[in-house]
Amino acid sequence: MPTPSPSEIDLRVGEMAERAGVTVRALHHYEAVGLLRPRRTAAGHRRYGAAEAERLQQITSLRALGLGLEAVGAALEAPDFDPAAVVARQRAGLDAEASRLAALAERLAALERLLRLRAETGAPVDPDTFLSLTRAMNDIETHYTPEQLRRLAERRREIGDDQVRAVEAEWPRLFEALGREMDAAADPADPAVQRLVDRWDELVGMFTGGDPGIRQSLGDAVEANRDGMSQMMGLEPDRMAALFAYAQRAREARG
Amino acid sequence: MPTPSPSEIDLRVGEMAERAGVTVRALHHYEAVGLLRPRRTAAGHRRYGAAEAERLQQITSLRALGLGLEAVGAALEAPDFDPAAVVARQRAGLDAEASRLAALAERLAALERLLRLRAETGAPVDPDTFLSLTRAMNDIETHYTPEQLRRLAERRREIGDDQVRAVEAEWPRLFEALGREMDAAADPADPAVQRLVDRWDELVGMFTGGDPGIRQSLGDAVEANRDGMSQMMGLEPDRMAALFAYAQRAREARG
DNA sequence: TCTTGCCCCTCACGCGGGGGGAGGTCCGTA
DNA sequence: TACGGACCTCCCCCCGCGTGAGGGGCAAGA
Repeated sequence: MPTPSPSEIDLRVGEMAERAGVTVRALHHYEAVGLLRPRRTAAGHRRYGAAEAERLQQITSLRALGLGLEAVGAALEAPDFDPAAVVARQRAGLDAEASRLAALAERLAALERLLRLRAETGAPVDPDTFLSLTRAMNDIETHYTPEQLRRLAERRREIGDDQVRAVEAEWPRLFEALGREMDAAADPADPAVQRLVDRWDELVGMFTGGDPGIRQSLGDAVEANRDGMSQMMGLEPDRMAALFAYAQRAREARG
Repeated sequence: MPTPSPSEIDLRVGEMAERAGVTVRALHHYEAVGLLRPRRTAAGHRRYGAAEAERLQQITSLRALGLGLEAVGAALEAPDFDPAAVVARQRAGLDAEASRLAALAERLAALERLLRLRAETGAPVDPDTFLSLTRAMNDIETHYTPEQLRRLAERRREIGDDQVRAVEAEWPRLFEALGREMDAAADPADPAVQRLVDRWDELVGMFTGGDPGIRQSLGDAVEANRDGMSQMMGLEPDRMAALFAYAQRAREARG
């Protein structure tokens, strides 16, 4: 199916560039790497004919699929490449890139939620706090396997952003309430304490989705990174440790 | 919150690299760009102390948010940057990148559907055909605005991949059936012809989602790119033109 | 004929974040 | 003292051009 060349085509590099929607520099580059070789006038100026215009279209089309210039050259040169394989390769690369971006997006979203929560509760987010939070987030992330992170992300999507934020906003309130009981030396078996700790476990359950591996990793992360965790929770490390111990006693008193 | 430096830390570059999960080369690079300056032994070997280990953690954490090394340096150096602004900038860059990837994914998915359809109907997908299809796809894409492409993609997601494939698989059968009527010189007002053309318009309606702008752009694309369109439809250009004209007569006979 | 203005040419560095290697040095241990 | 492994400093390479610098070609107007 030879394309019907529009009568006589004989373009200068600027014209060719504009028509094809690329820059003059790109055409220079394509020639330099041997992708597209126009004729030359006596003075050395490039002239693009119908064949070159056609080839340039192919180049930009393949580039639009994400192929590199070398792959484009291979496809246009080799008369026996496998289209399905080319597409499959691109799809694989795209998927990898997409999951990289998704991981990045998850981190950013988590950080945005943290910042927003701080902003709503009036706690200022100064640069130092920001750096601590960022570090804590990343430290904690290392305790999950990529698969677990994928499941956590999916779970957050299921739950919905508003709900996630509501749960995260509940933690500080829960800690404060439990802290008051602890400070008042309330019996861990006291119903009020039990209710708070039940809610605690419920919130953890919402986060982990009941996955025992994720719960384990969460425990490891808390254990290995008390400072970072307390940063994220907005508590002093000692306070957090005391609260955790108090909650544990309440759980044991549950019978 | 000065991190409790684990007793005495004094690491060689290899150890530091392994601990932080980066390469030795990266540490060299960070030093070269002034991000992280370890002490040196008399012989010029790098020694990383607690402060440097801490700083490296910050660096990798910020890198994990997608910040460039320069931005990392700025954040660690300036005591007065705005965390919210940093996050917002990253989010903006991420969104741009994501939509770039999404466009690429759409093109690849469309191409995959085309290839699969050809494979299912036994039509071989040789390299030349592949190149033609790719070109046709991209040519046609230029007739839509980015906004229209976004809406088309969304519509395809709503409809579902299976349904989209079913619709696309119906086109060749529809053309064949209508072609038989045309070859038999059936009256365009004939009920059988009318049914086929109604179905035609229905399929177009499923694609455009009833958006008049998209329908217009589709018409332009067909008009301006008959060769590419016929390639995608799997018809000879002349045959396609004849079918379009026949269908148009049937529509006019509709009353 | 000269100037003006616009296009064109080649050459070469820059970017981002390191990878990889050459060629040489240092250190700890047997 | 000899060896192996870790370390050092250059320096080029990747990708797809962007962005000059410094100069030539060419048609129209003065």
